[in-house]
Amino acid sequence: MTPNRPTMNDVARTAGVSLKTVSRVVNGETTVAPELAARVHAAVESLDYRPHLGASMLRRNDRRTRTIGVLLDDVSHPFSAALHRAVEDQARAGGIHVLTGSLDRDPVREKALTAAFAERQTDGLILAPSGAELDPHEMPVVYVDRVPTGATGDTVVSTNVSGAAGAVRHLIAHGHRRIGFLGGDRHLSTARDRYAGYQRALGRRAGPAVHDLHDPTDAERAAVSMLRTADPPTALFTTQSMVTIGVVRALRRLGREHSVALVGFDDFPLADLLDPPVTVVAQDPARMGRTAATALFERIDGHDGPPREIRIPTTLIARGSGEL
Amino acid sequence: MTPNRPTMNDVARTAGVSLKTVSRVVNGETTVAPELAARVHAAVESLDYRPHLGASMLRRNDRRTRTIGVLLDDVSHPFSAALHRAVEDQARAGGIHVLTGSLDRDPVREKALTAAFAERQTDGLILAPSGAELDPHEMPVVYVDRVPTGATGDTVVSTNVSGAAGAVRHLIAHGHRRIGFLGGDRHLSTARDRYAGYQRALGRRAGPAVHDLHDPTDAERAAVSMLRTADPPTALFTTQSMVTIGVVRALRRLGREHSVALVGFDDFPLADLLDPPVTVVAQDPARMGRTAATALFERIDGHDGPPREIRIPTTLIARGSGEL
DNA sequence: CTACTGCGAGACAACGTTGTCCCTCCATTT
DNA sequence: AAATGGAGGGACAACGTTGTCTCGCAGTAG
Repeated sequence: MTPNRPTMNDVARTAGVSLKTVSRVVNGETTVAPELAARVHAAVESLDYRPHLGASMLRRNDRRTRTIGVLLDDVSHPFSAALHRAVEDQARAGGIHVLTGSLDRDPVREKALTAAFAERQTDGLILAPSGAELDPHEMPVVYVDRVPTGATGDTVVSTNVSGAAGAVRHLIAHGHRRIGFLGGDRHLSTARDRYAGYQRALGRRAGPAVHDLHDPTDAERAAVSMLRTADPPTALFTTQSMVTIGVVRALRRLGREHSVALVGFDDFPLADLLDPPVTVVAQDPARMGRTAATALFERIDGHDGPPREIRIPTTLIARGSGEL
Repeated sequence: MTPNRPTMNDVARTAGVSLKTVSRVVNGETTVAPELAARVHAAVESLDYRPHLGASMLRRNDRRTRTIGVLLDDVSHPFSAALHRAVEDQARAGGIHVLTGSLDRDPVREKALTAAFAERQTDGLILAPSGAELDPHEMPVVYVDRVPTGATGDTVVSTNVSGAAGAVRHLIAHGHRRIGFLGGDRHLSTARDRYAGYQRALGRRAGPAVHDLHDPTDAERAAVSMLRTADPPTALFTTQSMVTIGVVRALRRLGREHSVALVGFDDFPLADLLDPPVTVVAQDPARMGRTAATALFERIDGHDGPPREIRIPTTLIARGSGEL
C-alpha cells in the first residue's frame, strides 16, 4: 500500500496549525501571520502537498472546475486539430483545462459525451453539433463550425454561403460554365450552406452534384464517375478537405489534373506543393477556436446577452488548380 | 438565478425515499425493491438528475475519476493528433475520458500541466516527455514517443535507431555515398536515436549533419545551405515530418527534387501525392496510442511489474524520392 | 482601569455522495 | 406462538475542502 496523498490535515499537523489556517495560506489569504504562513509553506513543500480540486470545488461558492469540454468531429482531422489547439491556447491563458472528445458525427456519441462532461462538472462546452436534438445541460455551450438544429447558443461558423459562392464565381470568372459539386453530409449545416452558395453563384446553370461524401475514397469514386458521364463538368467544387483530396486523386488517376479545374472549401497542409497546387477557400480554424473560447469564457463569467452568431471570414487562395 | 442542479436529496424527496436508496438505485445495486427503483428512476428522469462525479469520487473507495491526462507536443501536429485519437478510442471502450494539453517541448509547461492534472486527480497520464526532470506525482505515467530522462515508467516508442538505419541503408542501396542528415532537437531521445541509426548505417562515411531543427522554415533554410556547399550530398535523411516538408520545399526551390534523394522519418498526409512521392519510414502513431493506453490502464488497475519499454516497429515506404 | 475595536486563528458545519451499521418487516422454522 | 433469518431501507459518518461564526488577545480610547 502506497501512502495516500497528503491532505490539508496532514499539512496542518506537521506545521502545528489548524486545518483552516492551511486553507487560508494555500488560497493566498493575507490574514495569516507571516511566521505561521512560512511554517505552512514549509510543510506543503516537505509533504509535496497538492490541493484536491474536486473537494475544494465541492465546497467553494463559485463551483468552478476550471475545466471545459471540447467536442469535435475528430481530433485527428487537421481542421478539428487546429481548432482544438487554438481553444487550448486561449484556455491556458486563463488557467483553464480541456477535456476532449471525438464525435465522428454520431449523435449517440454526442449525447453520451455531453452527459459525461456534465457529470464531470465542466464549466462549459465547445461543440461541433452533429445535427441531433440536444438536451439542455444547464451549462454554457458555444457551437463551432456548424449551426445546431433545435438549440440556441453562441455559434462560431465560417462564412460558408458566401465563401462557397466566391469559389464558384472564381471558376466562372475563369471561363467555366459546367461546374460539378461534390459535398458532404447534408445533415450538417456546413454542407447545406456550401451547397446553397454553389447554387447561388450558378443559378439555373448548376451542374451535377453528389452529396453525403465523407472520406477521400468515396470522393475519388464519385469524381471519377462524374467525369466519365456524357457531358462532364470542366471544373469541380468540393466542400471539405477530405473530399478535395479524394478528387485530387481522381484527377491524377484520370490524368485530368491539368484540364479539369478544382476549388476546394477548407485549406489543408501541402495543398501548395501538389501539382497543380490546389486553389482553396481557406477557413481560419485557429481564429474560430479562439473566438469560440472567448465567447464561452464570457458566458461562464455570467454574460447573459442573446445568442450570437459569429461568422469568421474565409479567404480564397488561388494556387493554380482553380485557374485552369 | 437559475435553480441549482438537482441533487440526490432532491430526487429522494420527489421519489419519497431516502437519499441512500437513490444512491443504491443510481449505482445499480440490486437490493432495492422494483417498485421503489421505478419511482426513483422516474424522479431521476423528471428532474434530469445527473450524479456529481466529483462528490462521488471523493467518498468512493476506489477514488477513480475515470479521467486520464494526455500531454503531447502539439495536438494539432498530425503525429500527436493521431496518437491522441487512438488513446481516446481506447479510453472510450472503458468509459474513460481524456484531458489534453500541448507542451511544445517546454519543460515549464510540462511541469505546470502535470501538476494541474494531478490536482484534478486524473487516474493516470500519457506523456511525451520534454526531457526535463520530472517530479513524481504518485500517478501512473506511460511515456510515449520518447524516453524520459531521469524517470522510469512504461515507455512506448518507435524503433528509432533501426528505422533510421534502415532508411539510410535504403539510400546506400540505391548508390548514395554522401548522405546528409537534418534532425530535430537533441534534447529529445528521438532525435538522438535517429542520429545514432544514421551513424550506425554509415560508419565513418557519415555526411554533413544539421541538428535542432523544428519547423519547415528552419529546415528549408538548412537544406538549401547544405546543398550549396562545395561537396553537397546526393541524398538526404530527415528525422521528422516537419523537417521533411521543409526539405521538400528546399529541393523544389532549387529544382533538385528529381536529382537529390530524400527519405524522411515519420509519414505525413499527401506524401504520396507530391512529385516525386516522398519515401518515408512510417511510424504507427495509432498503434502507439493504443499500446500506451492499454499499458496505462493495466497500471491503473494495479499491475505492478517492472517498467516496460515497448517498441513499435516502423515501416519503410518506398515511394520514389528515396529511389533516385 | 475598563470597555471597545479589530485582527488573527480555530471550531464547526456544509458541499453531494457512498460506506457502515442498524432497524424494521415479514416469512419461515420449531 | 415464539424464535430465527434475511432482505430492504434508513440514519449517520466520512471524504477533503471552504464559508461562517466565534473567541482570545493586543492595542487603543475614555
